[in-house]
Amino acid sequence: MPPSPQKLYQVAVADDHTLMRSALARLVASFDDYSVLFEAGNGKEVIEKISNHLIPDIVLLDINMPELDGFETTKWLFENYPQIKILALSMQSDETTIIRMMRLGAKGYIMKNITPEELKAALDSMIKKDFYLSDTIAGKVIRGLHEDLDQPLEPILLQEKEREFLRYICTELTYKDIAEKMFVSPRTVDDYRNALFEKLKVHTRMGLAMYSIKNRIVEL
Amino acid sequence: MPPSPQKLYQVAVADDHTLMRSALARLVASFDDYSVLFEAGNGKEVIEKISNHLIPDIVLLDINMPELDGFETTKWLFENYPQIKILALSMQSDETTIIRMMRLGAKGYIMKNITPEELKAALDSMIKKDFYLSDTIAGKVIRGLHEDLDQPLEPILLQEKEREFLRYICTELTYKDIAEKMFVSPRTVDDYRNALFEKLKVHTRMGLAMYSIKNRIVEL
DNA sequence: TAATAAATCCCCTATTTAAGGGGATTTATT
DNA sequence: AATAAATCCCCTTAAATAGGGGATTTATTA
Repeated sequence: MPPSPQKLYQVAVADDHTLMRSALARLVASFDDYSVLFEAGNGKEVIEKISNHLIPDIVLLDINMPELDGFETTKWLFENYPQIKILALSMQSDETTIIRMMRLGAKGYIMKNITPEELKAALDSMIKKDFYLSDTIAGKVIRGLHEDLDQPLEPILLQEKEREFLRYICTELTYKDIAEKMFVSPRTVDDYRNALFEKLKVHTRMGLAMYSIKNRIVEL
Repeated sequence: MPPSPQKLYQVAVADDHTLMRSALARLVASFDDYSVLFEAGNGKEVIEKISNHLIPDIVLLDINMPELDGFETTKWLFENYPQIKILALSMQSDETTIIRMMRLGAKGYIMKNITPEELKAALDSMIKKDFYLSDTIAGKVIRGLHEDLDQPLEPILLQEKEREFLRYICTELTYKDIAEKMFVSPRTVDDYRNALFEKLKVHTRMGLAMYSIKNRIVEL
């Protein structure tokens, strides 16, 4: 289905929950001036579609997705199609996440607890002013800019083995149990853990678990 | 705004994320035969509205909500308005959660990764057959019925102090740190923990953390 | 009101798990 | 041949888990 000619701007909607994604797409399509060019369930799909010459004006991008999350997708998009405006969509509102997305190239950041009217306003602002920041988000950006300058911009890439380990972390298994499950010695599991402590800037198992959940490495 | 007279069935939509809720409500309203009677951001609001004589045919109820979650809301609804059909909506699909909701009085259970068409089918089934179960959910119900007979039906009620403790659990603080934060002795914190181990049927800090996150006692 | 139950708080000891140090060996990679 | 990376083992200390005990307050009810 080709986009309606009377609609001025084309939006891509990316979210891994089908119902949320569909409902969101319909909402956007109900706005004057906006049509939905395509939907995607993860970052990989976004990149595929865009590489296939489906070029939206705005990508409404959920941060927490499997396969390829919002961070890595934003990075790719900004490097390859800097003219596409990225509006990040998230349930989280911690400074680090916001700053990281903005530094990677997102031009706007909205929470999932906004109203449809605010979403419309955000889209309009993205088109007219090329960015959108609500007051609450703007405040966090200002505060976050201080601490975040030393943080690495690169998304943290995890090996499949590390992901597997993190999935076991989020259980009641002991490290010894995990070693058995992964067919390695307990000491190797210690190494996995220590490597991740360093990589993720945490120093307890709880820290690993919280990171895994926030970044959807484990599914709840 | 009074419900359109041509719409046959009235639906209440309860979800704590405003955008999801609004989008979902519009989706439901776009279906023939269905109108949205009201929206609610938590269980308390649902109960208030219904107590105020806004009686829907179906309540589309997210399980993970603050204030009053899906379990307690379902319990109240079924005890006070058994004629209202409850369609549970969740991101989780573990057997325990499904069974618990069904036993409390929910007549249907859908995942957030279904399509709008499936949602429509679920609503139709709720009206016509008085229940809805997808094949995958039905399978889990069958399997879950075995183990779950001994589980208590009552929702686990937590004290505010226990909730506070669980919020600290989901951090990198040690128990000693938590004791300081809560102005009690480390030994008392041990008691909190042990009481919760028993209450929640877990036996590690990770277990407590996972419970807290799944049941949204801590916000991510 | 006194008796009882329930919840809350605190102390002690022992075992297991987690965390973090050093270092050796194998396996790829360059 | 040199380097890096992954795996494995030894060690110590700290934290978490799992018992035992008892004192005090709060609510219930006989």
